[in-house]
Amino acid sequence: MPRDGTATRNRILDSAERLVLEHGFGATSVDAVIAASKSSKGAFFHHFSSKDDLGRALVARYAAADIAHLEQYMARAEAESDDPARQVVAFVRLFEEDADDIVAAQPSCLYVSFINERQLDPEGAAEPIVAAILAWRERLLELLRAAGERSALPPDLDLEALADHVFVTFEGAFILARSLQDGAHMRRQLRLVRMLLEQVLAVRAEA
Amino acid sequence: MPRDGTATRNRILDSAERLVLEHGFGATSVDAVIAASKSSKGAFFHHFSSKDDLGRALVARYAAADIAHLEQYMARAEAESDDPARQVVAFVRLFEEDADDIVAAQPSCLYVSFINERQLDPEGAAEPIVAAILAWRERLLELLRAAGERSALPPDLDLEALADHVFVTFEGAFILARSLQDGAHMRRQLRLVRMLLEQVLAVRAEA
DNA sequence: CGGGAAACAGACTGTATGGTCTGGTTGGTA
DNA sequence: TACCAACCAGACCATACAGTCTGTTTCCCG
Repeated sequence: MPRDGTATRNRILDSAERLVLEHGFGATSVDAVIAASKSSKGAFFHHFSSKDDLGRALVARYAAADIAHLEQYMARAEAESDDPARQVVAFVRLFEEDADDIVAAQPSCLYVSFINERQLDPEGAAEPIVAAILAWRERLLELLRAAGERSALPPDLDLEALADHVFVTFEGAFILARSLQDGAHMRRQLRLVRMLLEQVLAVRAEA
Repeated sequence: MPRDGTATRNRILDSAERLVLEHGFGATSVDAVIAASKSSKGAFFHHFSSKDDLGRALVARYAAADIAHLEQYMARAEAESDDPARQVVAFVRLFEEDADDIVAAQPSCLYVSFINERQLDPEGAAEPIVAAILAWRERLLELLRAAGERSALPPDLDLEALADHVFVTFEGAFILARSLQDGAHMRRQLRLVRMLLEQVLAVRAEA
């Protein structure tokens, strides 16, 4: 039953994302994607010109969703307080609260699958990933800089590295949780980073 | 020219490690390994019963070297001071000092290639990885516990998570550095973690 | 209501890849 | 020296895979 436009395409993308998160991109065959999405060879290559094309679409969609999450959580964090330091802490805390759901829905992060297997065109596919990483850095860096203007922070503190450290913790925690087969590590690592942020930004926990 | 025993095997392992670190395990063909190691099909399958067998050997060797590094740096850190808090900080600082060399020698961490592509027997191959992660945790945890006995630490501080956070930072920083194609991020992330540790463990920087 | 294009289904193909097989070379040993 | 086993070389094989081709159904538009 044709005539739906993007419905089949999205089914393929959904199935492919699940499989790639589970087994990696290289270990995911298009036949497996076709079977999982209950489509066909014809449908697949109608919507995607090649497997690499699917990979690019996958990364683009994932990165877009990632940035959407960033903005969404950032908005919620900014609504909690006027103090940028508290906003940063709240931002991490919100992810901490949802950590179990996040890690249950995704056993890994799509980025690593494509960063570590660059058989796809080196520049093209990594571009949305770089954009997403920079978006996270910039959004957090604004808040950290603002926090530094309000109250004194350690003078040799690398604010850019601190901003990146949230992403670093996410990726590292995904690997830790997957290696030890215990999703609780995501929550614990985020909680730790939140507490370290509270200390370095001198944010007192409220009742 | 036969008659060397493990020389060929090690050449294969070295070449395979480089290729897998660069392209991932699934994207590395045994033909490519054979070509890179200047050996032959016969030699390869004489030393390894299958590609997965190579993978297991690769992980085992890598994890063993990883634990060796852990012990080596730990010994150097423990030689610097009697204060366990300072030892933890020194441990991270030593890696920080060598960060550029580490990331130059290895564009990534072997663990992620095998954690994210588990087409190899789920338990068998991951075992040395788990062992290495737990070794890092335990060694750091001893020091952190000892530090907690000497001076008061924040009561709700998750010491196990803090111990794991060093591994988490390593893995996350590898991904960040590779994504942004800038190896300096490893050093910066380690430096940041060292500073955060200094704060939470109340270790004053010395002249 | 007729044609054209988008949306599919599935048989088919060329090749890269993991793995096998036969044979040959070297070195230790009886 | 004869022999055996470890070590290796490379042709060969089976298949799994990405990608193609032909045909069919559905919808939209004139």
